[in-house]
Amino acid sequence: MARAGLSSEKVVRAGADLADEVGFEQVTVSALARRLGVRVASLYSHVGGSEDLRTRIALLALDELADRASEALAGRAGKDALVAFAGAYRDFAREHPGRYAATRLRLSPEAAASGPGGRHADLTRAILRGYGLTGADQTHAVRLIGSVVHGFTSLELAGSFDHSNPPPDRTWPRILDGVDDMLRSWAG
Amino acid sequence: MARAGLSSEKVVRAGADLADEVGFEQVTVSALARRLGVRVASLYSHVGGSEDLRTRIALLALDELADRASEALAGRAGKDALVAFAGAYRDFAREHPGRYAATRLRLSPEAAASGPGGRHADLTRAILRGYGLTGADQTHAVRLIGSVVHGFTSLELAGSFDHSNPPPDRTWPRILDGVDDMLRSWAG
DNA sequence: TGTTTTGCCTAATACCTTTAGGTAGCCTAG
DNA sequence: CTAGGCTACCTAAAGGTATTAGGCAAAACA
Repeated sequence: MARAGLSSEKVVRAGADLADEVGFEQVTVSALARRLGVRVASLYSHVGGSEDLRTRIALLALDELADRASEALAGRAGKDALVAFAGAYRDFAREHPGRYAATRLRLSPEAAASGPGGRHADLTRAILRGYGLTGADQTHAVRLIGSVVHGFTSLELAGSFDHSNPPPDRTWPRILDGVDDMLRSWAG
Repeated sequence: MARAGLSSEKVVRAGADLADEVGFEQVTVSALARRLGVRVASLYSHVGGSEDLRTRIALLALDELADRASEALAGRAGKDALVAFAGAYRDFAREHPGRYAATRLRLSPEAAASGPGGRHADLTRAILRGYGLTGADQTHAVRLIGSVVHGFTSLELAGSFDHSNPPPDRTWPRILDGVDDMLRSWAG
């Protein structure tokens, strides 16, 4: 009986890859076992079940996305930072649609607190340093950026922009220009 | 053997109600049959199966949402229209979270073409009449509005704004003010 | 009233999830 | 270098969901 040498991390990573290939919804313990060449029951040593598997994929994806955003932000400020941050999100979603979908999973409070929860908020907040926003204005601005970036990315991924011209690549910078203007005159 | 007197429409509507109560993901042929007091197999006379059921719920939700948006837009123009339109989306999502989630389902090209596909785009476009935008500018603007409204709504529904102050109701008008400004100086 | 339609049923098959309990590779201690 | 334990993987079994096939009786209609 040759061992496959699995571990929790390998299983979750394989699950994330599977999600990117067939969609997060389609990630199932059975499909993952098939892909890994083991029996279904074997995976239950590594993950707690279907729900746990999805949660762990979501946490992995959230972490990877935060890494990218963090890297994009390094050494930038103001509009530069905004464009790089938004681009990191969009690129991640296009390269890893399954992982991106996973980040939208509604996590249980404990799971959310367990790590990436605050990290994303902190990163978004970091963009705003160049705009001089504080207090409630800062919170509003964080929500604006999150809404625009997630909204656009999510609609693009869903194919909502597929059957109209010009291509979304043309719209994206226009929207970011607008958000930059908004942030510069945001203080309320 | 008393008949329940079901029909395609009743089944789909019950499915949409179920989605609002337990979440769109949890809508299953079995659960719906239980709720309707019939055997699972009986539903297969009314809908083509799990996939077809979800698609029909999505189309119903899309239609209801378009009705609301259309009503909100009637007799308004410019910022008034924008605020009413965005409010209709957000209110619909909060009153009918399951239906709103259903509208995010990736429809097959035929299903999308079958009706509500263009209706939403047309409605969003109608907002812009007050802003005097045409051609590519109009398309960009439609995408901006869609991104912001869907992004904010979706994050709010996912609970992303739950653990920070001020409440989202305070952020919403700020964002719409900003979008209004953006649209007024949009021509590019 | 007799016929057709059809709404709902039982039965059967197949797949996914999860738990219980067994077997054999691998690691480490003596 | 071998005896023990750990654990990665297995088989077996039970329960839920999806789907199809075929039957019966209530409803609709002539």
